[in-house]
Amino acid sequence: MRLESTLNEPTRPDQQPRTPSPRPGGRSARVRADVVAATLAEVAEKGYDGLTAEAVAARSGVHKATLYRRWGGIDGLVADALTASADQPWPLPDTGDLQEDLRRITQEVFSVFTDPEQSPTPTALISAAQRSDAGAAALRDFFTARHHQAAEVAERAVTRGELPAGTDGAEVIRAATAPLYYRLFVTGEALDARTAERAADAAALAARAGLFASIPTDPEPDTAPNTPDQ
Amino acid sequence: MRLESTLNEPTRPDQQPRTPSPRPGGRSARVRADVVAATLAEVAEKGYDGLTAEAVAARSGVHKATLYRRWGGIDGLVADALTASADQPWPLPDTGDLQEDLRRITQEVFSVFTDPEQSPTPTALISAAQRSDAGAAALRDFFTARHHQAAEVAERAVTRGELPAGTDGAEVIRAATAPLYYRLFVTGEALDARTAERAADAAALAARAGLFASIPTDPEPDTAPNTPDQ
DNA sequence: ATCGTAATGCGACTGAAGTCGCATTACGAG
DNA sequence: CTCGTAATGCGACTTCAGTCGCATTACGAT
Repeated sequence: MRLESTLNEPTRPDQQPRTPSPRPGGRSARVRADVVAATLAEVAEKGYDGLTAEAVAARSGVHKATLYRRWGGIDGLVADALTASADQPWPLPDTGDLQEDLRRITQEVFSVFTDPEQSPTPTALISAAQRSDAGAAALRDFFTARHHQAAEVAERAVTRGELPAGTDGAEVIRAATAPLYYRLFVTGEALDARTAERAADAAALAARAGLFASIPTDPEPDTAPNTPDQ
Repeated sequence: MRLESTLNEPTRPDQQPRTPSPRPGGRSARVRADVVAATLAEVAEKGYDGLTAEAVAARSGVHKATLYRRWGGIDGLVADALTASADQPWPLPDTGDLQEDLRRITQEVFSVFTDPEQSPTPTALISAAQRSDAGAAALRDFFTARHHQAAEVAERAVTRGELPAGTDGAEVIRAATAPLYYRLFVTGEALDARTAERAADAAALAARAGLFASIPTDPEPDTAPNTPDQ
């Protein structure tokens, strides 16, 4: 999961014309790229409470007042950085088996947020995003995009006949990854590879049982059929 | 899930002698109670970024400098408020059926965080806790305590023969509640009753399949062998 | 009742976040 | 090339979070 911005290099002019400014190809774009890059670098280094408008201004070479004018504050900087990351394409596994695909996805999440090299930026970014409405909205969009992309894994499983028709693919993804994010961003508990695997397996199991189908195949998936009692 | 402090009423002297101060029964205790109560009230009213040391000082009648001396800042206030909530006993369902117990638990979480009357305090408290090391530690302790308490639901199921021996009860609870917290505190998506129910059902299903047993009953609950490659 | 000590009250001080008005620069159109 | 305009640079100013030294109060022990 890449949260780095597309705009790291000032030489890419109009990748993200979200604010259709009258000067999309010139200095404004350069400024935006520099600022987003500086924001990501700062947030990775100092964490989200160490994130300062002055530091971003100093690092990017853009005046502090400009930051406040264009982004309205730290919140906007974070939101913009997140938005820039949202439409990043994302390599999806396609092993032909839902459980294995989900395992790879949760494994990927695990890797990113466990690797001290990669984790700081996305971790700080997600934490920072929760602090403002703008950030929260950007974060919601970000995850919506991710869920939508990753849902393909489940949709392929439906096509294969592995999952019941009408299965909500995004919901399968949420089920698989939620336990990881829950530990990372709510309880603060440690994360291990086995947890990642179990989460994927549990999601695959529930999906196969039809729990994520719009009209559940079997509303009460326990009781009679499979009661693996001991 | 009650996150309110035990120390709302200044007339309870030594309920929480965490800091074994030389004067546990006197003014210090009163001050702490007032401050914790004021913190909860403030955080509920103004959210976690509206939480100000000065406001807490004003509301509690305690000087600002005292707050910084005893609690070290907003972080400490939040952490203390959380700590005070951690050992609150918590009514557990006991319906004789794991799935139903889990449903009631997730339903309870859903209710608390959906009800505009109850949600502000715990929501803001959890968000605020993630902003500092002290808060994060207190939050971890809080959830550890909650998981441990709620694990009884799974342990009873083991006793009943409903779940395989060696099942990690806390893990079952985490699996059941994670999707809710994931939406509430990570993605910011809306939460509905059906999601709560599905999460409980999925957790029950996975638990019955032995996914949360220390030595999984059936490590690969689907397909025959596991050939990770295609 | 008295005294020593710790905790609190108090107000001034520091530093940084965020704002404002104005000067300057750079883009884009003609 | 020239000009109009929008964006940025600039520095001072306001505001508030957080700190410090000292005076005062209240607790607990003798």
